[in-house]
Amino acid sequence: MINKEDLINQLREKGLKLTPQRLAIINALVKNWKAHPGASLIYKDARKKAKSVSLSTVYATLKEFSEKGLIKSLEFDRMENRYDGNLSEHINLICESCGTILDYNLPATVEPKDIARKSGFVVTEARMEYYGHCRDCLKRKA
Amino acid sequence: MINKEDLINQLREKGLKLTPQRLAIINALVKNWKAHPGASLIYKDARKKAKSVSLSTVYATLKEFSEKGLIKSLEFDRMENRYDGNLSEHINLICESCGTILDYNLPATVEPKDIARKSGFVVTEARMEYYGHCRDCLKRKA
DNA sequence: ATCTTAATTCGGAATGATTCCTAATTAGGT
DNA sequence: ACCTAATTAGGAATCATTCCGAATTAAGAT
Repeated sequence: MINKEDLINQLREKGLKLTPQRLAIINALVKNWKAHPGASLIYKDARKKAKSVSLSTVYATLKEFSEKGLIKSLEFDRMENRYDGNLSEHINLICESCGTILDYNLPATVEPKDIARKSGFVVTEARMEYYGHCRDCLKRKA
Repeated sequence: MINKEDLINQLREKGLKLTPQRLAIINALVKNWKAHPGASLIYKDARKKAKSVSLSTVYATLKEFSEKGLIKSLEFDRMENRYDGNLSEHINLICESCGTILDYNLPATVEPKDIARKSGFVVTEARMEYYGHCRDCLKRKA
């Protein structure tokens, strides 16, 4: 779903430099992608291997990577933002008790009941958002 | 979609008190619900009528209302949180240029192309989230 | 109408994830 | 090896939101 070689190749394609810090961050991302890690987990894990990684760099790198499309960022207000290595369309099942985030691949139709049956996750609230540009803004720019 | 009487009735049903501050906030919510207002807009608008509304109260009230299900909160990390008076299932179309949030009622299938055709909103990124409780947490509580 | 009390309010301080700033360092092409 | 734009560190700044403790008040009970 996400792997070291791909990330490094994409990084090079986008004209980004491969630094020891970024390598440590990439390793942490690949190792933890199932957990949808946040900046603090990446920081902690990257530090184990490379002591010279600062929190600023972790933030800058994760931002850079998600802006360039290597990973996807899941943003929250009270919870730490999380990063997702699964770039295909899917639903993130976010546990309000423990913060665990599970992937749920989209079937033809999206039914909370199906989700509960298949994954044991009980949906209490749905959040679907499509980001983009509204008609007025598109018009204003044209 | 949201109206003064309903909000006041629900508030009473939930055992909450109707204060002048809350009335001002309710009026601001009803007046601005199409804009999916944030705390600052509600604060500004509520102040016009009732000078004695503090920002703390606005935050506390919006939090209380969304926890009790009178409104729905849309949470963001860098953007101010926004509040939605449309409690039926729908997609929020969030403009990354100007922050406008439009409602898009769910048809049978959800196609970005259909959205563009009908609303002029061009989707660049999708975000769908179902909140709830994962199997492990449910097990732990039982 | 007054009393009672739990809920509500206020304003300011605290929080905490994230961004910003600036100087120093460095990756990678020439 | 050299150059230069990119990257990094780390500490300060940001900013929406929450927390705090004291004062006020809505609304049911007497």
